[in-house]
This record gives sequence, C-alpha cells and structure tokens, in this order.
Amino acid sequence: MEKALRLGPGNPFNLDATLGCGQAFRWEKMDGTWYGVAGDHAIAIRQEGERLIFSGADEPFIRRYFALDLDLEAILSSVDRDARIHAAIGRCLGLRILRQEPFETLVSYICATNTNIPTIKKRISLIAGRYGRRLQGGVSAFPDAAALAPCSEDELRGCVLGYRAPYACATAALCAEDPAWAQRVAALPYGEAKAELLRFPGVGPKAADCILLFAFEKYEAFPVDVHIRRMMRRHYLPDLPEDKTMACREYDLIAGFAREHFGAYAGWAQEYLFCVREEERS
DNA sequence: TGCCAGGTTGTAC
DNA sequence: GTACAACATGGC
Repeated sequence: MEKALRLGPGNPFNLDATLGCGQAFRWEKMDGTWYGVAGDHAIAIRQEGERLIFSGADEPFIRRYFALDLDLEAILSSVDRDARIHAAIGRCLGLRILRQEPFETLVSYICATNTNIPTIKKRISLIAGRYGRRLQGGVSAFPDAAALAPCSEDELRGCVLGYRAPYACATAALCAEDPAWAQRVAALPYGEAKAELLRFPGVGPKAADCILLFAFEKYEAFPVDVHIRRMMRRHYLPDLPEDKTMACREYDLIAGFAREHFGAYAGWAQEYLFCVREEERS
C-alpha cells in the first residue's frame, strides 16, 4: 500500500541525488521510481516535488533511513566554505547521507575496494540473493553475520568477490562471534571507532571511513577514494608531491585537511564532492 | 585490448 | 615507518 510523506519547507531532500550518488548499492531507478532494500524492507519510493510516495516500510523507518530528521541547511551551511563545495551543494542540494545497516555496510565496502560501482552492486545483489532472507517481491534482505559466517571462501568467490572473498569470510566470522561489535563502534568517538573497524580484514582507512559515515553517523569521516584524491590534489592541495599509489600518510593528510577545512560535517562535504566528481581523468 | 575502478595486504627495505 | 607489487573482476 502506498503512503505519502510531505517534506517540510526549509529542509530540502533530493531522492535521486541521495540514492544515485553511490553510497548505497541496493537501489535501482525504473520509470521514475526507486526500488531497493533497506534492512528487512523491500521499498519502492518516488519523489513528486515536496512529496515522497513510498511502500514497503512505515513513515518512521523512511524518515530515519533517509535522515529526514536532520537539519540539512544547517549542515550544508557549516561546510559551505569555498566556491567548489558551494557549486556542488548547488548541484546536489537535498542529497542526504543515509543511515544504513552496519554489517551490510561493512561487507559492502570490503567488496568495494579497487573496483567500480556496477560491479559492487552485482556482488551485493548476489550475496543477498544467495544468503539473505527472501522478502516480498522476490528480492532478499542482506544476510546478517550469523547467516553469512558459515559461507566458504569459494562460495563468496562465486559472488564475484575475487581476492576479497577471504576478507569478507573472516570479517563475517568475527562479527558473528562478537554480535555487539556495532554497538561498541557506535558508542566510540570517531578516531577510536575507526581503529576498531581497521581490525577487520579487508578494511583499510578508506573503507573504514565509508562505514563510519554511512552506518555510524560519524560525520567527520572523510573517505578518500581515487576521485576525491584527484579532486583534492587538483583543487585544494596542489602542492602535494606526486605519488602513484596512495600512501597512508597522504590519506591522513588529505582527510585531515578536509576535516579542518570543512569542519565536523566534512563527510557531508565529501558526498557532495563525490556526487559531482569529474569524469575527466589524470 | 589495455586501462581504470568508492584500496588493502603482504613483503622488502 | 615507508614503498610498492599483487590482487580478481567487469566496464568502457
């Protein structure tokens, strides 16, 4: 059954930017409607101006998942500190950082290293379809740690994870043994929470920052992927010495600069910059 | 075909 | 601590 939700004035929301920016991997748009899975909900949702029309979940879930409770204008005015981010905000106004499931986000970003977004979506979809609980409409929830932990490396290789299969396998086992991991991470401040996540195999600085930003509301996390690195070097830190691969020191330098420059909501700035990432290379 | 992709790991210095 | 090759796979 369809429900409708009216977005308040002065609190912008842009469904296309939010679901299309690459933070979540289980959404597809068809004929103006987004179809996807969040938690145990198979959701269909579309935006008509200031109205959201949705089915598959109740309004409190939608408000929470899409972070409609946050004062976006306040967040954006706090990071709006230069012409480039200002332009990005103008182009993607209403993009919000979702509140995603910790375990799904953890595994998703282990699957997201050194690859492209269509391939990540394929991996996540295969994992959910094979090991997740079936929902209405034929789609499946992402499995929890207990459901994924018994999988062998070969089974996960079958989900085209490649060399990441042992990492996902070992991480699922760790989470299954320690179901309170997410609660613990949630309670820690950014730096300590990141250190906790870095203990999972297959999780490095970038994946940890994505997980903290998309599943734990640690909004000072500033993930530095190849696009953001290129943009930051080109437009914010032109004096950084040339390097082929990203050294640990360089990552912390870029992310540290971003936190200083954009402030406590640097992660929101990162998503807006990622949303307008240049397609041109080199 | 060859290069690139929401990088991390293991190893050598 | 820093540097760098190896890594599976698919898109373009």
